[in-house]
Amino acid sequence: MHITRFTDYALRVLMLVALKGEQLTTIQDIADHYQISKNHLMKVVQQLSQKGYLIAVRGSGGGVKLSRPPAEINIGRLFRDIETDLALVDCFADAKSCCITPACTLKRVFGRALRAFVSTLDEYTLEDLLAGQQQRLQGLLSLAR
Amino acid sequence: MHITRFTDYALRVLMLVALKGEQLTTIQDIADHYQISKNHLMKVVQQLSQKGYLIAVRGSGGGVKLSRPPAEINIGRLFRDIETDLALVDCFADAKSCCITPACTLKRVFGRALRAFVSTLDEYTLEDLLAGQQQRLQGLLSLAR
DNA sequence: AATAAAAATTCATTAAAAATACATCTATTA
DNA sequence: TAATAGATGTATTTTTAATGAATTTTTATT
Repeated sequence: MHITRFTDYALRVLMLVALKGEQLTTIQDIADHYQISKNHLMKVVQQLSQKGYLIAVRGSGGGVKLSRPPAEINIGRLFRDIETDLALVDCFADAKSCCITPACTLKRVFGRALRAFVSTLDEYTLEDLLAGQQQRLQGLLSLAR
Repeated sequence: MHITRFTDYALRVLMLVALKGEQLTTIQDIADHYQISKNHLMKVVQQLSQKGYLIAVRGSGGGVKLSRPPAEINIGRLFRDIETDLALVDCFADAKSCCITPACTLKRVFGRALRAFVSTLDEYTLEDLLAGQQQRLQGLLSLAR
């Protein structure tokens, strides 16, 4: 069981951008810091700004920043917004895929498990992810403030 | 986020075999009933018998059956046994994959979420998956008892 | 106005992993 | 000893995610 790298990147983008505060950060910058694919990252950032997590400023001197304080960004909500395919089991998406679906309780059971998973994430905000680690994180990312 | 078809098949195998009780079922039979790949299924069954969920009898007249009553087969335990790769995020498996790992709390947060997921599955046994649906399931699988 | 910077968008390609297929081996029973 | 059925190992196919590349749009600066 895995989450996509897409969601993983989304979380890391938000963490980095949060550390930079009001200062704009370019996608190139983020890619450099984490040493990950800029191309993939662009799509992640685009989603994040479309979903309202980031404010993107085009053009020279542009970049992205958080749309609101880290404490107001809930991780469970983010997960639901970004990790699009939550069809844990085939029968979630396509009842026809299995002949016993009409009498099968698997869907219900895994549905509950998934809700428990996301509910746990609901307990955290972006601020919690950074709590107490700002200095160390800034060091690791070599961010000069 | 997905579970593998491997685990999905494992669950479905156990359900079918449970419905057949003491009667042996061949892999071919299971594949036919669910209309799924026999080859893949063989590996699933092999794992299930290796892990002690099934008793496999080779040779003419052989097949598989449950090693113990459905009530004694826990779904969470099964999931942990069968769904091998539970490294939700890259940094679970490989700390080097991300430069902020030393100060990053993502691993802890997703670790908690995963435990919540599996804990939910822990609340169910194979018997629970069948509860009240035996007749319907047998009908859907056209199993003559 | 022209240029450069930066995000947005689209299309193509690659890589990784899961799933499936195939072939052979081993055990069991009739 | 022939047939059946699971065990095992290897190869191939399929699927999906990830990445790469090119183009377009927007904005600030010169």
